[in-house]
Amino acid sequence: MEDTPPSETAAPKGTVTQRAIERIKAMIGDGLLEPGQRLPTERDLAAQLGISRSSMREAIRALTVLGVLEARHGSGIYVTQLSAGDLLETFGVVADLSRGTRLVELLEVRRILESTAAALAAARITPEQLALVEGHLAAMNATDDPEEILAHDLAFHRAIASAAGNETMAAILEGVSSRTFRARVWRGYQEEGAFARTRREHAAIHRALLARDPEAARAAAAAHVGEVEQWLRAQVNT
Amino acid sequence: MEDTPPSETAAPKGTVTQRAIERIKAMIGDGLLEPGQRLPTERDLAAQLGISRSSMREAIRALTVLGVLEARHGSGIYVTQLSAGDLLETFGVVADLSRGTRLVELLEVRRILESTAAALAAARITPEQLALVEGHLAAMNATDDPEEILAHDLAFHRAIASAAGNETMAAILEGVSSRTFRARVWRGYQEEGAFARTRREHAAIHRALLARDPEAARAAAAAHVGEVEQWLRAQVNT
DNA sequence: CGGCTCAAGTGGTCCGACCACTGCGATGAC
DNA sequence: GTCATCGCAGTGGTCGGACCACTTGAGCCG
Repeated sequence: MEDTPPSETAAPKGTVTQRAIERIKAMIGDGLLEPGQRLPTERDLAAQLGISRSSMREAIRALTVLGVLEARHGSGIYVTQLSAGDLLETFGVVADLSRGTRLVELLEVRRILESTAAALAAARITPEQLALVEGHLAAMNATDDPEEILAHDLAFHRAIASAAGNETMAAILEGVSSRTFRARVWRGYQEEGAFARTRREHAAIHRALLARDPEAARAAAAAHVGEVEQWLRAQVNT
Repeated sequence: MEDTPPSETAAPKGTVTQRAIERIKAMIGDGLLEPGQRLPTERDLAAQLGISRSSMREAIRALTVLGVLEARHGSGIYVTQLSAGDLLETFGVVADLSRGTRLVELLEVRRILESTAAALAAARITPEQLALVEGHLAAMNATDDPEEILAHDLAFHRAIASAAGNETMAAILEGVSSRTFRARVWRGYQEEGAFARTRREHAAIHRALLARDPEAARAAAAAHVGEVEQWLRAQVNT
């Protein structure tokens, strides 16, 4: 059932701030504002849309956290490059605030995407990208500092995702693997002496990439994430 | 020249608004604020953090667009249920502002997730869920109104994603398939008389679900999304 | 010519006032 | 006693103005 819109001259949908957000989003969507371009000042924008500067600032702040705009103190407001990384940065918030079952679901999504990314990377990876992967693999095995291991672990997977040639997928994986997310899950996982297993699994992924074997890479990556996933699933069901 | 800045007691990282956002996020992350719970008033919150109400409002607005908070005029500010749908609603913004190559990448992500979702659904779908899928399939075939077809098409895929049993994955697919996104892509796609093909592909997915054949469902869904993906890829390369 | 100063412009913050809406207790009809 | 109605206190929403912090670039000085 639908209720017919009473009037169409003025669409008083929601708050003025919400309308301002939509207006600016529409300007960018319609190409009136190009990536990297500087917007009018807050005061001018507010005047243009007929709202107060306070409301306009809220709209700008909203678009800032969404990765659409970037405010530089003393300089002006700019449209971001609207890259996948810019717009998907907020994805990390989801991971940060997720608990229990949702963490398992996120890991399942990661397993699906990461295994495919590994398969694509096996077919496309360049020698330079492969060297980067090997560098993080070696660094990961050369230390016992959990913090450092985690950092190189993240970089290891990021390099593979990047080599898959899909920036959007890489950005999503980046969010799902956000630092706080992994730190929370891995804290418990690694306490059970899973370091050796993790290193074996990483080595297996690397071997598959080296052999340029997509299916082997897919299987190795799926198994790697799946291990953590199963462990976490057991934890949640406790 | 002057001596070094004296500030050391407080770590003034970024703007006060940004700090307020982090503080509230931390409160939720630490469990001090439960889903659905009502927050103190804007005025009280501002006083607690020692900032002005304006800055606090910007922080609240930011967390509102992120799907973390919900402000009800005249009533108060509440923490959302923090469901996958709440937090991933912003994902639609990515789809809305994407152009060219990124649209292809988004479709590739959708193909990966949707094919897996179909496979999972084939194994898990309940009779009730299957009936829902069939309902939208029939409705889609019973009309020629593009708007109505699009609506039932979305619902068709949403029902399958829901039956896969991973709310997070379903929410991501919902964002990737946002109304404006599909409307933009499909406008051109369907103009080339792809209605018949689309109906065949939907029927194939439904058959696989009915037969409870995960691999067939995976293949059918991948082929379905892949068709659009290949068409769009050709458009972009023009 | 090069480096420096400084003023204009911009985003960041704060304040106080008022409006629009919600929720609920007081009120009164039945 | 029950229930509908009214009105008020409290809350988020909007506004306007003031001032602060920072960037930028033109103009000055050496």
